[in-house]
Amino acid sequence: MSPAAAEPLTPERILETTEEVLRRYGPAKATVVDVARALGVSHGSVYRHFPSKAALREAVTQRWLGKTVGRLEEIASDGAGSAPSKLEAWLEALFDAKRHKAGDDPELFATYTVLLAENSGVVESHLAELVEQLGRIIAEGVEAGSLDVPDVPAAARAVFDATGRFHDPQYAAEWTSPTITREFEAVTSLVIRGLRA
Amino acid sequence: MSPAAAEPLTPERILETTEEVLRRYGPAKATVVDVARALGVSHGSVYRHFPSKAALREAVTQRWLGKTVGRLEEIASDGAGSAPSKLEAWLEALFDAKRHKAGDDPELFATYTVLLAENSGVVESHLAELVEQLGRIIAEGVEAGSLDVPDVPAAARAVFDATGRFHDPQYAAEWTSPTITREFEAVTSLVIRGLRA
DNA sequence: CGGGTGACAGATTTCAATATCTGTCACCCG
DNA sequence: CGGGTGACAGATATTGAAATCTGTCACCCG
Repeated sequence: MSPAAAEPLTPERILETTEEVLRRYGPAKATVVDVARALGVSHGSVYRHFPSKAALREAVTQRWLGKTVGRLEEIASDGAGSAPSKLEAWLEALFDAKRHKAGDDPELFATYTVLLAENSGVVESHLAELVEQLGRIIAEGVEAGSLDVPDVPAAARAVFDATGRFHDPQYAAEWTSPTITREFEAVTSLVIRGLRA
Repeated sequence: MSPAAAEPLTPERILETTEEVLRRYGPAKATVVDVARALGVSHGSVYRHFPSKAALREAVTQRWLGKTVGRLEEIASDGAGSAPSKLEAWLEALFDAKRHKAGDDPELFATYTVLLAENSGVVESHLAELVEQLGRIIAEGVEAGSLDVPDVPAAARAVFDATGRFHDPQYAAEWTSPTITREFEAVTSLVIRGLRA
């Protein structure tokens, strides 16, 4: 009895529509009823596929975080290049990805920043995955003799922490500063220098 | 016509009482009327000494930030000790000061975190002062040959940025983690190693 | 019988009225 | 006449009643 009731109702379609609704109404006003309305079903149906609004939002968050990881994974597992240059490329790719997400559609970025704050568990495992990638690059550098660190996982974590200003969404407002690139390079080169053999 | 109308009304007394009121009611509910009531005067009198509520809160903020600087300045201008060890001591003193402020009275700390967000101008010049202190230590190290950096102010800024997780109040919640000290040491030693000759 | 429905209870949000606060100013007092 | 007062006009915050939302469930349909 509504515009789009043709396709079968899958978790996938619900997630897509939820993103759409979040984009349109923002995190504060997007409701499960809105999502159901956009799908042309009753809100009870949405609860067949997701146990709660929180779970639905968590799934959307996970999806969004997943998009960045692919590109970074490529760099981390790329056979060519020295560890220091891979490290630099990886950190720059992370910063670029975040900066573009924030700059291209600030409202949507603000929406996801709210979702991130709501879903600290999802964020935590996402961060762990990124630190693990960093660890693999550093381990490779230690193997090859270009880097020298006593404790690879700790160093990976330290590199990630030290560059927080350039990937933590809480700092997004500063990413439009004209000097931010210079600052990024200063921190990055300082940190990489600190890892060198 | 009120409890404490003996002393003359000075900016100093107003500031003290404002701190008191902020401590009691929090940043959202502390009003100029509350401050005046606590002082036993009309709120019009408070406006004789401060042009606006914002200016009053700004002055309180500045006062609070000033308290940390003294101890750090001591370390920065201490004649004895090598630059790297002074750097480490300075960073640790900064972290300790923040961590204690946050841990000893979390509510008051939250109050000041709100004030900090309101008064970005005050914060900016406070941060500039801290970075300047770092710069003096680093310059000393370069002079003495223990450190080697191409651009001292940029390096000072980079050190400050890289250690943000351990002084930016936005991360205060993480300062109670049992692993935070280890993480602090990892970042600090990484950064100092990056500055070494 | 897997998947959808819509009525329902309790929790949460919205909205408009009411109250309080900010900032000004003419006036007052020692 | 420097410093304090309190009444006042917006601006902002509080409050409580009404509307909406979340999550459940008995029922229904192919």
